[in-house]
Amino acid sequence: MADVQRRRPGETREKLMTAALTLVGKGRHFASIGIREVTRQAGVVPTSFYRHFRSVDDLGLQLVDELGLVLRRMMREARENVLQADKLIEESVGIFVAHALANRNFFMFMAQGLAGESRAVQEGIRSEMRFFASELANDLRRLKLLPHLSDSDLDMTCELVVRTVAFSLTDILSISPEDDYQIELVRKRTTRFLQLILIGAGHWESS
Amino acid sequence: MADVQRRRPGETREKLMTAALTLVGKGRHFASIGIREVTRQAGVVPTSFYRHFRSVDDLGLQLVDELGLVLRRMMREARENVLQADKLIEESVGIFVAHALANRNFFMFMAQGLAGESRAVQEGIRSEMRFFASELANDLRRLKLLPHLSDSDLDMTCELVVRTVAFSLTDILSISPEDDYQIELVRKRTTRFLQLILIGAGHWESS
DNA sequence: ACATTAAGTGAACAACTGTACACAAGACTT
DNA sequence: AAGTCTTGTGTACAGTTGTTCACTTAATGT
Repeated sequence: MADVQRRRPGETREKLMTAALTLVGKGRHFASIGIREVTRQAGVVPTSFYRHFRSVDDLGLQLVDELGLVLRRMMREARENVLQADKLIEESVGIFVAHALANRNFFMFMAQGLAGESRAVQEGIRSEMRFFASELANDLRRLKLLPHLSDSDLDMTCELVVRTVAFSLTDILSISPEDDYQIELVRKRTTRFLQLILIGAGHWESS
Repeated sequence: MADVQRRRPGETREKLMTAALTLVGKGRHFASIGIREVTRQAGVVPTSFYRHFRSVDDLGLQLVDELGLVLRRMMREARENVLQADKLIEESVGIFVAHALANRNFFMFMAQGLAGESRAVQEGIRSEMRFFASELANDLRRLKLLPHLSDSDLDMTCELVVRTVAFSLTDILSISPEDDYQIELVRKRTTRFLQLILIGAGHWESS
Protein backbone atom coordinates (compact mmCIF):
# COMPACT_ATOMS: atom_id res chain seq x y z
CA MET A 1 0.00 0.00 0.00
CA ALA A 2 1.05 3.65 0.30
CA ASP A 3 4.13 4.54 -1.66
CA VAL A 4 6.58 1.80 -1.10
CA GLN A 5 10.20 1.83 -2.08
CA ARG A 6 10.57 4.83 -4.25
CA ARG A 7 13.04 6.36 -1.83
CA ARG A 8 16.71 6.41 -2.52
CA PRO A 9 18.69 3.61 -0.90
CA GLY A 10 19.78 4.13 2.67
CA GLU A 11 17.24 6.84 3.25
CA THR A 12 15.42 5.05 6.05
CA ARG A 13 18.69 4.13 7.62
CA GLU A 14 19.67 7.78 7.75
CA LYS A 15 16.26 8.72 9.02
CA LEU A 16 16.64 6.27 11.88
CA MET A 17 20.07 7.55 12.82
CA THR A 18 19.06 11.20 12.75
CA ALA A 19 15.92 10.28 14.65
CA ALA A 20 18.04 8.80 17.41
CA LEU A 21 20.21 11.91 17.47
CA THR A 22 17.13 14.10 17.54
CA LEU A 23 15.85 12.28 20.59
CA VAL A 24 19.21 12.71 22.27
CA GLY A 25 19.11 16.38 21.36
CA LYS A 26 15.72 16.64 23.01
CA GLY A 27 17.28 15.63 26.28
CA ARG A 28 16.74 11.92 26.26
CA HIS A 29 19.63 9.69 27.13
CA PHE A 30 20.69 7.26 24.46
CA ALA A 31 20.61 4.36 26.90
CA SER A 32 16.93 4.90 27.54
CA ILE A 33 15.86 5.00 23.92
CA GLY A 34 13.97 2.05 22.49
CA ILE A 35 13.42 0.71 19.03
CA ARG A 36 9.80 1.77 18.84
CA GLU A 37 10.67 5.25 19.95
CA VAL A 38 13.28 5.71 17.27
CA THR A 39 11.05 4.41 14.51
CA ARG A 40 8.20 6.59 15.70
CA GLN A 41 10.43 9.65 15.60
CA ALA A 42 11.67 8.64 12.16
CA GLY A 43 8.13 8.16 10.86
CA VAL A 44 8.75 4.54 10.04
CA VAL A 45 7.15 1.29 11.06
CA PRO A 46 8.96 -0.52 13.92
CA THR A 47 9.80 -3.56 11.85
CA SER A 48 11.85 -1.47 9.47
CA PHE A 49 14.41 -0.98 12.16
CA TYR A 50 15.65 -4.53 11.89
CA ARG A 51 16.39 -4.11 8.18
CA HIS A 52 19.27 -1.84 9.12
CA PHE A 53 20.30 -2.48 12.69
CA ARG A 54 20.47 -5.48 14.94
CA SER A 55 19.68 -3.42 18.03
CA VAL A 56 19.81 0.10 19.38
CA ASP A 57 23.37 -0.50 20.50
CA ASP A 58 24.24 -1.41 16.94
CA LEU A 59 22.79 1.87 15.77
CA GLY A 60 24.90 3.54 18.42
CA LEU A 61 28.03 1.95 17.03
CA GLN A 62 27.27 3.26 13.57
CA LEU A 63 26.67 6.68 15.07
CA VAL A 64 30.15 6.52 16.53
CA ASP A 65 31.50 5.98 13.03
CA GLU A 66 29.70 9.05 11.78
CA LEU A 67 30.93 10.93 14.81
CA GLY A 68 34.42 10.10 13.63
CA LEU A 69 33.68 11.87 10.36
CA VAL A 70 32.40 14.93 12.17
CA LEU A 71 35.55 15.07 14.26
CA ARG A 72 37.76 14.71 11.21
CA ARG A 73 35.97 17.56 9.47
CA MET A 74 36.56 19.67 12.53
CA MET A 75 40.22 18.73 12.59
CA ARG A 76 40.65 19.63 8.95
CA GLU A 77 39.04 23.01 9.42
CA ALA A 78 41.29 23.70 12.36
CA ARG A 79 44.36 22.80 10.37
CA GLU A 80 43.35 25.09 7.54
CA ASN A 81 42.47 28.09 9.65
CA VAL A 82 45.01 28.07 12.42
CA LEU A 83 48.00 29.81 10.96
CA GLN A 84 49.95 31.83 13.50
CA ALA A 85 51.16 29.82 16.45
CA ASP A 86 50.40 32.53 18.98
CA LYS A 87 46.68 32.40 18.35
CA LEU A 88 46.67 28.62 17.99
CA ILE A 89 44.79 27.83 21.15
CA GLU A 90 42.21 30.56 20.92
CA GLU A 91 41.32 29.77 17.34
CA SER A 92 41.21 26.03 17.90
CA VAL A 93 38.89 26.40 20.86
CA GLY A 94 36.74 28.74 18.80
CA ILE A 95 36.42 26.20 16.04
CA PHE A 96 35.62 23.49 18.53
CA VAL A 97 32.89 25.51 20.18
CA ALA A 98 31.42 26.39 16.79
CA HIS A 99 31.31 22.75 15.78
CA ALA A 100 29.87 21.70 19.10
CA LEU A 101 27.03 24.16 18.60
CA ALA A 102 26.50 23.26 14.95
CA ASN A 103 26.43 19.52 15.63
CA ARG A 104 24.86 19.71 19.02
CA ASN A 105 23.12 16.35 18.87
CA PHE A 106 26.22 14.53 17.74
CA PHE A 107 28.31 15.93 20.52
CA MET A 108 25.60 15.21 23.04
CA PHE A 109 25.69 11.63 21.91
CA MET A 110 29.45 11.69 22.37
CA ALA A 111 29.27 13.12 25.87
CA GLN A 112 26.66 10.56 26.86
CA GLY A 113 28.54 7.68 25.32
CA LEU A 114 31.67 8.26 27.37
CA ALA A 115 29.88 6.85 30.40
CA GLY A 116 27.13 5.13 28.49
CA GLU A 117 25.61 1.72 28.78
CA SER A 118 27.15 0.03 25.78
CA ARG A 119 30.72 -1.00 26.32
CA ALA A 120 31.33 -1.02 22.59
CA VAL A 121 30.11 2.55 22.08
CA GLN A 122 32.16 3.64 25.05
CA GLU A 123 35.30 2.11 23.63
CA GLY A 124 34.54 3.53 20.20
CA ILE A 125 34.31 7.09 21.45
CA ARG A 126 37.37 6.64 23.58
CA SER A 127 39.22 5.39 20.55
CA GLU A 128 38.15 8.41 18.52
CA MET A 129 39.53 10.62 21.24
CA ARG A 130 42.83 8.77 21.25
CA PHE A 131 43.08 9.17 17.51
CA PHE A 132 42.35 12.84 17.79
CA ALA A 133 45.02 13.24 20.45
CA SER A 134 47.63 11.45 18.38
CA GLU A 135 46.86 13.58 15.35
CA LEU A 136 47.22 16.65 17.49
CA ALA A 137 50.58 15.38 18.70
CA ASN A 138 51.70 14.93 15.11
CA ASP A 139 50.70 18.47 14.26
CA LEU A 140 52.58 19.88 17.22
CA ARG A 141 55.61 17.82 16.30
CA ARG A 142 55.48 19.07 12.74
CA LEU A 143 55.15 22.67 13.86
CA LYS A 144 58.18 22.20 16.11
CA LEU A 145 56.31 23.50 19.11
CA LEU A 146 57.38 21.85 22.35
CA PRO A 147 60.46 20.33 20.69
CA HIS A 148 62.02 19.41 24.01
CA LEU A 149 59.30 16.91 24.86
CA SER A 150 59.82 13.22 24.31
CA ASP A 151 57.25 11.53 22.11
CA SER A 152 55.46 9.91 25.01
CA ASP A 153 55.37 13.16 26.98
CA LEU A 154 53.96 14.97 23.99
CA ASP A 155 51.33 12.26 23.65
CA MET A 156 50.45 12.65 27.28
CA THR A 157 50.10 16.39 26.92
CA CYS A 158 47.82 16.05 23.91
CA GLU A 159 45.74 13.45 25.68
CA LEU A 160 45.23 15.91 28.52
CA VAL A 161 44.32 18.65 26.07
CA VAL A 162 41.74 16.51 24.35
CA ARG A 163 40.22 15.42 27.65
CA THR A 164 39.98 18.97 28.84
CA VAL A 165 38.23 20.02 25.69
CA ALA A 166 35.93 17.01 25.88
CA PHE A 167 34.96 17.93 29.39
CA SER A 168 34.09 21.41 28.20
CA LEU A 169 31.52 19.69 26.02
CA THR A 170 29.39 19.02 29.05
CA ASP A 171 29.60 22.72 29.85
CA ILE A 172 28.61 23.83 26.38
CA LEU A 173 25.82 21.31 26.04
CA SER A 174 24.25 22.26 29.33
CA ILE A 175 23.89 25.83 28.13
CA SER A 176 21.01 27.03 26.04
CA PRO A 177 22.47 27.46 22.52
CA GLU A 178 21.28 31.04 22.30
CA ASP A 179 22.95 32.13 25.50
CA ASP A 180 25.94 33.71 23.79
CA TYR A 181 27.23 35.16 27.00
CA GLN A 182 27.55 31.81 28.79
CA ILE A 183 29.05 30.25 25.70
CA GLU A 184 31.64 32.98 25.61
CA LEU A 185 32.50 32.26 29.23
CA VAL A 186 33.06 28.59 28.50
CA ARG A 187 35.16 29.50 25.47
CA LYS A 188 37.39 31.73 27.53
CA ARG A 189 37.74 29.29 30.37
CA THR A 190 38.58 26.41 28.07
CA THR A 191 41.20 28.60 26.41
CA ARG A 192 42.77 29.36 29.73
CA PHE A 193 42.77 25.68 30.66
CA LEU A 194 44.69 24.86 27.53
CA GLN A 195 47.09 27.74 28.00
CA LEU A 196 47.82 26.50 31.48
CA ILE A 197 48.47 23.00 30.18
CA LEU A 198 50.75 24.18 27.42
CA ILE A 199 52.71 26.36 29.79
CA GLY A 200 53.14 23.27 31.92
CA ALA A 201 54.28 21.33 28.89
CA GLY A 202 56.71 24.10 28.04
CA HIS A 203 58.42 23.71 31.39
CA TRP A 204 58.11 19.95 31.61
CA GLU A 205 61.39 18.15 31.66
CA SER A 206 61.35 14.83 29.93
CA SER A 207 63.67 12.77 32.13
CA MET B 1 0.74 -11.44 55.51
CA ALA B 2 4.47 -12.12 55.64
CA ASP B 3 6.39 -10.16 58.22
CA VAL B 4 5.34 -6.60 57.86
CA GLN B 5 7.00 -3.64 59.41
CA ARG B 6 9.42 -5.03 61.91
CA ARG B 7 12.31 -3.41 60.04
CA ARG B 8 14.00 -0.34 61.31
CA PRO B 9 12.79 2.91 59.80
CA GLY B 10 14.31 3.94 56.51
CA GLU B 11 15.52 0.46 55.74
CA THR B 12 13.52 0.05 52.55
CA ARG B 13 14.59 3.47 51.45
CA GLU B 14 18.21 2.47 51.78
CA LYS B 15 17.52 -0.83 50.08
CA LEU B 16 16.05 1.01 47.12
CA MET B 17 18.97 3.38 46.83
CA THR B 18 21.60 0.66 47.05
CA ALA B 19 19.55 -1.40 44.63
CA ALA B 20 19.75 1.41 42.09
CA LEU B 21 23.48 1.69 42.65
CA THR B 22 23.85 -2.06 42.28
CA LEU B 23 22.12 -1.95 38.93
CA VAL B 24 24.40 0.85 37.84
CA GLY B 25 27.35 -1.19 39.04
CA LYS B 26 26.15 -4.09 36.91
CA GLY B 27 26.57 -1.93 33.84
CA ARG B 28 23.10 -0.50 33.47
CA HIS B 29 22.77 3.20 32.85
CA PHE B 30 20.82 5.10 35.42
CA ALA B 31 18.66 6.74 32.77
CA SER B 32 17.40 3.37 31.60
CA ILE B 33 16.41 2.08 35.02
CA GLY B 34 12.74 1.84 35.87
CA ILE B 35 10.81 1.74 39.09
CA ARG B 36 9.89 -1.90 38.80
CA GLU B 37 13.46 -2.84 38.14
CA VAL B 38 14.73 -1.08 41.22
CA THR B 39 12.11 -2.58 43.48
CA ARG B 40 12.74 -6.03 42.04
CA GLN B 41 16.44 -5.69 42.76
CA ALA B 42 15.67 -4.43 46.25
CA GLY B 43 13.31 -7.33 46.93
CA VAL B 44 10.41 -5.03 47.53
CA VAL B 45 7.00 -4.65 46.01
CA PRO B 46 6.73 -1.91 43.32
CA THR B 47 4.26 0.15 45.28
CA SER B 48 6.72 0.62 48.11
CA PHE B 49 8.80 2.82 45.88
CA TYR B 50 6.30 5.65 46.04
CA ARG B 51 6.47 5.71 49.82
CA HIS B 52 9.98 7.13 49.56
CA PHE B 53 10.47 8.67 46.14
CA ARG B 54 8.34 10.55 43.69
CA SER B 55 10.19 9.13 40.71
CA VAL B 56 13.47 7.56 39.69
CA ASP B 57 14.89 11.02 39.11
CA ASP B 58 14.00 11.90 42.64
CA LEU B 59 15.90 8.87 43.87
CA GLY B 60 18.80 10.06 41.72
CA LEU B 61 18.78 13.43 43.43
CA GLN B 62 18.98 11.80 46.81
CA LEU B 63 21.85 9.66 45.55
CA VAL B 64 23.66 12.85 44.64
CA ASP B 65 23.33 13.98 48.24
CA GLU B 66 24.89 10.76 49.46
CA LEU B 67 27.56 11.12 46.82
CA GLY B 68 28.41 14.42 48.44
CA LEU B 69 29.06 12.60 51.71
CA VAL B 70 31.31 10.09 49.98
CA LEU B 71 33.31 12.90 48.42
CA ARG B 72 33.66 14.70 51.74
CA ARG B 73 34.93 11.55 53.40
CA MET B 74 37.50 11.24 50.68
CA MET B 75 38.51 14.86 51.08
CA ARG B 76 38.95 14.44 54.81
CA GLU B 77 41.10 11.38 54.40
CA ALA B 78 43.27 13.21 51.91
CA ARG B 79 43.71 16.13 54.26
CA GLU B 80 44.74 13.84 57.10
CA ASN B 81 47.18 11.73 55.14
CA VAL B 82 48.84 14.14 52.78
CA LEU B 83 51.58 15.70 54.80
CA GLN B 84 54.68 16.52 52.79
CA ALA B 85 54.02 18.81 49.88
CA ASP B 86 56.35 17.01 47.51
CA LYS B 87 54.28 13.82 47.56
CA LEU B 88 51.00 15.71 47.60
CA ILE B 89 49.89 14.79 44.12
CA GLU B 90 50.88 11.16 44.22
CA GLU B 91 49.21 10.52 47.52
CA SER B 92 46.06 12.39 46.63
CA VAL B 93 45.68 10.47 43.40
CA GLY B 94 46.28 7.26 45.31
CA ILE B 95 43.54 8.06 47.77
CA PHE B 96 41.21 8.99 44.95
CA VAL B 97 41.82 5.76 43.09
CA ALA B 98 41.32 3.77 46.28
CA HIS B 99 38.00 5.46 46.94
CA ALA B 100 36.88 5.05 43.35
CA LEU B 101 37.50 1.32 43.64
CA ALA B 102 35.92 1.03 47.07
CA ASN B 103 32.79 2.95 46.08
CA ARG B 104 32.68 1.81 42.49
CA ASN B 105 28.93 2.04 42.12
CA PHE B 106 28.74 5.49 43.53
CA PHE B 107 31.40 6.81 41.23
CA MET B 108 29.83 5.09 38.27
CA PHE B 109 26.64 6.91 39.08
CA MET B 110 28.63 10.11 39.22
CA ALA B 111 30.30 9.54 35.86
CA GLN B 112 26.96 8.72 34.28
CA GLY B 113 25.20 11.66 35.82
CA LEU B 114 27.56 14.22 34.33
CA ALA B 115 25.93 13.67 30.96
CA GLY B 116 22.80 12.04 32.28
CA GLU B 117 19.17 12.52 31.47
CA SER B 118 18.05 14.45 34.51
CA ARG B 119 19.02 18.07 34.44
CA ALA B 120 18.75 18.26 38.21
CA VAL B 121 21.10 15.36 38.83
CA GLN B 122 23.51 16.80 36.32
CA GLU B 123 23.55 20.14 38.06
CA GLY B 124 23.86 18.45 41.44
CA ILE B 125 26.98 16.55 40.48
CA ARG B 126 28.45 19.59 38.80
CA SER B 127 27.86 21.54 41.96
CA GLU B 128 29.58 18.89 44.06
CA MET B 129 32.58 19.18 41.78
CA ARG B 130 32.66 22.93 42.11
CA PHE B 131 32.55 22.63 45.87
CA PHE B 132 35.36 20.14 45.79
CA ALA B 133 37.44 22.43 43.60
CA SER B 134 36.90 25.41 45.87
CA GLU B 135 37.87 23.41 48.94
CA LEU B 136 41.00 22.31 47.14
CA ALA B 137 41.77 25.93 46.34
CA ASN B 138 41.39 26.83 50.00
CA ASP B 139 43.80 24.08 51.00
CA LEU B 140 46.39 25.21 48.50
CA ARG B 141 46.01 28.77 49.68
CA ARG B 142 46.46 27.72 53.28
CA LEU B 143 49.54 25.69 52.42
CA LYS B 144 50.99 28.69 50.62
CA LEU B 145 51.62 26.67 47.51
CA LEU B 146 51.26 28.71 44.35
CA PRO B 147 51.26 31.98 46.29
CA HIS B 148 51.79 34.08 43.18
CA LEU B 149 48.40 33.11 41.74
CA SER B 150 45.42 35.40 42.02
CA ASP B 151 42.36 33.90 43.66
CA SER B 152 40.54 33.46 40.40
CA ASP B 153 43.55 31.87 38.74
CA LEU B 154 43.92 29.48 41.61
CA ASP B 155 40.26 28.60 41.31
CA MET B 156 40.71 27.97 37.63
CA THR B 157 43.65 25.70 38.26
CA CYS B 158 41.78 23.68 40.85
CA GLU B 159 38.79 23.40 38.57
CA LEU B 160 41.05 21.93 35.91
CA VAL B 161 42.57 19.55 38.42
CA VAL B 162 39.18 18.30 39.53
CA ARG B 163 38.00 17.84 35.96
CA THR B 164 41.09 15.91 35.07
CA VAL B 165 40.63 13.60 38.01
CA ALA B 166 36.95 13.22 37.20
CA PHE B 167 37.78 12.21 33.68
CA SER B 168 40.13 9.58 35.02
CA LEU B 169 37.06 8.10 36.64
CA THR B 170 35.87 6.88 33.27
CA ASP B 171 39.25 5.22 32.83
CA ILE B 172 39.18 3.51 36.19
CA LEU B 173 35.60 2.39 35.90
CA SER B 174 36.11 0.85 32.49
CA ILE B 175 38.80 -1.40 33.93
CA SER B 176 38.05 -4.66 35.65
CA PRO B 177 38.62 -3.93 39.36
CA GLU B 178 41.06 -6.82 39.71
CA ASP B 179 43.30 -5.67 36.91
CA ASP B 180 45.89 -4.08 39.18
CA TYR B 181 48.24 -3.44 36.33
CA GLN B 182 45.83 -1.30 34.34
CA ILE B 183 44.77 0.54 37.47
CA GLU B 184 48.38 1.31 38.20
CA LEU B 185 48.75 2.73 34.70
CA VAL B 186 45.79 5.05 35.19
CA ARG B 187 47.15 6.09 38.55
CA LYS B 188 50.49 7.02 37.06
CA ARG B 189 48.99 8.81 34.11
CA THR B 190 46.63 10.83 36.25
CA THR B 191 49.53 11.78 38.48
CA ARG B 192 51.49 13.02 35.49
CA PHE B 193 48.48 15.00 34.27
CA LEU B 194 48.27 16.78 37.58
CA GLN B 195 52.00 17.39 37.72
CA LEU B 196 51.83 18.96 34.29
CA ILE B 197 48.97 21.19 35.36
CA LEU B 198 50.70 22.29 38.55
CA ILE B 199 53.90 23.05 36.70
CA GLY B 200 51.81 25.18 34.40
CA ALA B 201 50.26 26.90 37.39
CA GLY B 202 53.72 27.47 38.82
CA HIS B 203 54.74 29.41 35.74
CA TRP B 204 51.40 31.10 35.17
CA GLU B 205 51.53 34.81 35.44
CA SER B 206 48.41 36.37 36.86
CA SER B 207 48.16 39.59 34.91
C1' DA C 1 -5.78 3.73 75.90
C1' DC C 2 -6.94 5.25 71.71
C1' DA C 3 -6.60 7.67 67.27
C1' DT C 4 -3.49 8.86 63.66
C1' DT C 5 0.17 8.23 60.72
C1' DA C 6 3.96 5.85 58.30
C1' DA C 7 5.30 1.97 55.78
C1' DG C 8 4.43 -2.09 54.05
C1' DT C 9 1.33 -5.50 50.82
C1' DG C 10 -1.37 -7.54 46.55
C1' DA C 11 -4.44 -7.12 42.69
C1' DA C 12 -5.61 -4.67 38.72
C1' DC C 13 -5.20 -2.07 34.28
C1' DA C 14 -4.26 0.32 30.29
C1' DA C 15 -0.29 1.52 27.70
C1' DC C 16 3.72 0.35 25.81
C1' DT C 17 7.66 -2.72 24.59
C1' DG C 18 10.63 -5.97 21.56
C1' DT C 19 10.26 -9.26 18.23
C1' DA C 20 8.36 -12.74 14.83
C1' DC C 21 5.91 -13.69 10.71
C1' DA C 22 3.90 -13.38 6.18
C1' DC C 23 3.50 -10.42 2.51
C1' DA C 24 4.32 -6.64 -1.33
C1' DA C 25 6.88 -4.37 -4.63
C1' DG C 26 10.85 -1.91 -6.63
C1' DA C 27 15.90 -3.04 -7.86
C1' DC C 28 19.45 -5.98 -9.51
C1' DT C 29 21.37 -10.16 -11.85
C1' DT C 30 21.62 -13.20 -15.37
C1' DA D 1 12.13 -11.97 -19.19
C1' DA D 2 12.44 -14.33 -15.10
C1' DG D 3 14.03 -14.96 -10.71
C1' DT D 4 16.31 -13.28 -6.49
C1' DC D 5 17.42 -9.62 -3.07
C1' DT D 6 16.50 -5.71 -0.58
C1' DT D 7 13.65 -2.82 1.72
C1' DG D 8 9.33 -1.46 3.46
C1' DT D 9 4.48 -2.71 5.44
C1' DG D 10 0.60 -4.61 8.65
C1' DT D 11 -0.75 -7.77 12.11
C1' DA D 12 -0.05 -10.21 16.13
C1' DC D 13 1.40 -11.50 20.79
C1' DA D 14 3.36 -12.25 25.09
C1' DG D 15 5.89 -9.71 28.52
C1' DT D 16 6.82 -5.42 30.99
C1' DT D 17 5.96 -0.91 32.44
C1' DG D 18 4.09 3.04 35.58
C1' DT D 19 0.51 4.03 38.54
C1' DT D 20 -3.90 3.65 41.28
C1' DC D 21 -6.60 1.64 44.84
C1' DA D 22 -8.06 -0.66 48.93
C1' DC D 23 -5.97 -3.26 52.59
C1' DT D 24 -3.10 -4.37 56.89
C1' DT D 25 -0.18 -3.51 60.74
C1' DA D 26 3.59 -1.43 63.56
C1' DA D 27 4.92 2.94 65.51
C1' DT D 28 3.81 7.35 67.38
C1' DG D 29 1.52 11.15 69.74
C1' DT D 30 -1.81 12.70 73.10
